[in-house]
Amino acid sequence: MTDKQESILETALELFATVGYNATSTSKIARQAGVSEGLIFRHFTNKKGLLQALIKEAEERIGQLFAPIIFEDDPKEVIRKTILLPFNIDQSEYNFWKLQFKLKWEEEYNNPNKMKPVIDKLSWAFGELGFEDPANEALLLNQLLDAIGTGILRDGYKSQTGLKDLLLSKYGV
Amino acid sequence: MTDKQESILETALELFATVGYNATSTSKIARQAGVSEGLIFRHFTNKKGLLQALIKEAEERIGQLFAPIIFEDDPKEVIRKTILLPFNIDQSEYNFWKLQFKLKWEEEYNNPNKMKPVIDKLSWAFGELGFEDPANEALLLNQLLDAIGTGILRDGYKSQTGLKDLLLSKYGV
DNA sequence: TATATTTGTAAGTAATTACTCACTATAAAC
DNA sequence: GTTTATAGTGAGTAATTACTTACAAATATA
Repeated sequence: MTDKQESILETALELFATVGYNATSTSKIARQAGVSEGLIFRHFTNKKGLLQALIKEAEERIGQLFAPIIFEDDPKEVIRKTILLPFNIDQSEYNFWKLQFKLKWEEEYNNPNKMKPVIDKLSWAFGELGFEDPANEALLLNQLLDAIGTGILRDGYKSQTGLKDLLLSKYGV
Repeated sequence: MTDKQESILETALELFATVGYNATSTSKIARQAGVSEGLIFRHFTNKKGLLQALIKEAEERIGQLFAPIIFEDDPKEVIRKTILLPFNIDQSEYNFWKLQFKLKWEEEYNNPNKMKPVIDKLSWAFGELGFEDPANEALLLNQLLDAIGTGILRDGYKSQTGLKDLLLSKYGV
């Protein structure tokens, strides 16, 4: 991966996340990345290919993030780590996550199964802890964290801080 | 409001909600609505004006929906009605809500204060019922319903049904 | 060092974009 | 029934779009 290739990816991520995929032209990406427009197509075939490259990077990053939850075997810790997930998003990763959340609204890229491993693990954890309806408890918590992530990305970290301790105590973890 | 004017609004809502604002051209709207492209600009000045007209309609609709909660004075009923909100979305209104939810990701149109009256009322209700941290409880529930609405619109009603009774029983309403 | 491959550019392209304008059809007001 | 305002059209427009192509610079390989 050359410097210019990385510059293209970085710029595309920023513009896709803030302005949106369709509102971002390849000419703008090239200008802001400091490369010729043709280079985008040399490396990524077309505009969609550029988005696909970003999505692939994202999938790896998300896998990394989920691993400590999937391989945890203390049920309370599973729940604790999952709750903390959105509160640990670093500001440097906001664009990354904004794009992920926005893409969920594009039918072509929305993949409801992306969270399945975490939901399954949560379901197991709630079962271990004697909850009555572990499957739906898992679904509920997953949705909740989706909502908190959304809130942080849209209205800032501070808009959601109060929920962290409230949630941890609600679930006793 | 003439027939053609309504046809334009209806078509624009559908395309903006499903394909997206930037991915929808005025020529496509005109063709699908069965009118000349010029008419869009006669009635709505420009493409943004068309979106603004849809947003204005939406604000009225949302006001109607919130009224029964704002004017309710039994705290338990306030919470109950709020929880039921996303589960009562009619399929005929999916496009309407999809556009609303999508627009929240456009900085220009995201208005975090839109939910304030409901959050304030929830906060009051949780206080009445003796919850320890009513403000954050209100915030939490609001976020949760946002996420459930999102889930219904994106992955279908069935993907979230299980959460309805779980939530009602969790809050004892 | 010579050759092959990859990286990069600049100037194109046809199609599409949001929007305008000169014009006609329809309806309301007097 | 004529005037006036509004609704509607269709053929424009300049700018922008995603993408191509012919060519040069740099780098790897022999």
